[in-house]
Amino acid sequence: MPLLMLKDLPRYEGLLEAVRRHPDLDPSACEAYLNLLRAGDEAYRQSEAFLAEHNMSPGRFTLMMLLYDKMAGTSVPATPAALAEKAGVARATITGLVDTLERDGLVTREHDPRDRRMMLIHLTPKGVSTLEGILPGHFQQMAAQMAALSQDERKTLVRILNKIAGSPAPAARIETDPLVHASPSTY
Amino acid sequence: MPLLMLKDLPRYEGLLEAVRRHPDLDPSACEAYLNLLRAGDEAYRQSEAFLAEHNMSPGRFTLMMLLYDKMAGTSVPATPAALAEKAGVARATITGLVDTLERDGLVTREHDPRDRRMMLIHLTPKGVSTLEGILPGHFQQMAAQMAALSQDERKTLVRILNKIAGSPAPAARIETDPLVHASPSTY
DNA sequence: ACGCGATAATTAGCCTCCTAATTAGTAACT
DNA sequence: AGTTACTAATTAGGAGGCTAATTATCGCGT
Repeated sequence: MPLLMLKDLPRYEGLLEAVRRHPDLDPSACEAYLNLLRAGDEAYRQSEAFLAEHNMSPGRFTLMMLLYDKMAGTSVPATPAALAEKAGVARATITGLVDTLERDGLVTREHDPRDRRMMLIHLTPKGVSTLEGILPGHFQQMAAQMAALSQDERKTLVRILNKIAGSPAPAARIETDPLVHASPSTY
Repeated sequence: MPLLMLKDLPRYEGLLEAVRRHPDLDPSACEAYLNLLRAGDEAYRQSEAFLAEHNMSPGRFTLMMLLYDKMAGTSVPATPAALAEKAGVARATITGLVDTLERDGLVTREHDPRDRRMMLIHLTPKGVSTLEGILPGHFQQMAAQMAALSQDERKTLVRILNKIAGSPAPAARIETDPLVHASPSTY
């Protein structure tokens, strides 16, 4: 989340002042918004720094996690289109990431025999073991970042964030059995 | 904040399951972390989309805001080094942004007469008016994103986020007069 | 005055993202 | 069988990040 990681966020009092020239400015909204962006960016950068120690980038890691069966510890092949959809990026981006992951021997490409337009991306054994070497540290790193928050604060945070970012269908969640539909996410 | 904007975040119940294979995983920390990243990314992308309508990127916008005197509505020249420091990016990044902003006639470069190693970047009148054309919509867009939150929730959110992201010197804040040290931030 | 180390900006080269254009393969309809 | 329409992936070209290497200028000590 580049180039807005201001060292100093404006103080609430300063925002109140600025309203004089900028009547559209909502000080409390602005404060919440800027703090959200900064906290998100900082968390992101910390993970990025950790992954970089293992020659990984967030994109590479996310892509590999999407190919990883968390329960079985095996590879779950997927097409570039499916990966792009799950990761929320353009297909061309997946092509580029797979290029470098393939070069490093972490994934392989294979034509889908049923429809030769499609490719199937697989984690190699080296890819699986690389990932499993990274995961414990990654989890510890996440836990450390949230360590300052109590269980209550974590719950409150999630609740408030979900009011902002459209949890796509909040009503539908209640009806579905959470254990049946294991989410296809990375961590 | 690229390539981790998962469509579906793992459900808390799913995380509890995963702990069996991954004992380092702290489910509540993971949930809070992923929601933070997603909310930050979504807010960022919405702003980015708004700015793009005005032929702006977050980087260009941030840079111009750093050159803009919010009270007087005029240009406040600054060196690339100072801009890099305030924006939290590398100097080379500033060079690139200034290149394109200069090409578009929004800023100018000028040698500092006192030290010819330094450049001073100025907003042009066109830059000022462009910025002022964008600001009202930008503020409205921020307010709209936070509209679902009550005043209380905004305060709580800011408080919790500040426990995570290192507010650099929380103790020092209390002593300083907030109105004297107007923050040098963009909004 | 002259050179030497420090500092400011730029350049070069890489990665990750994007959109738009291209290539390859499928399917469906004459 | 051949055209046509669609879909999947890749390529091409651009922007914004980064680090490391270059270039220009300054300031200081001799």
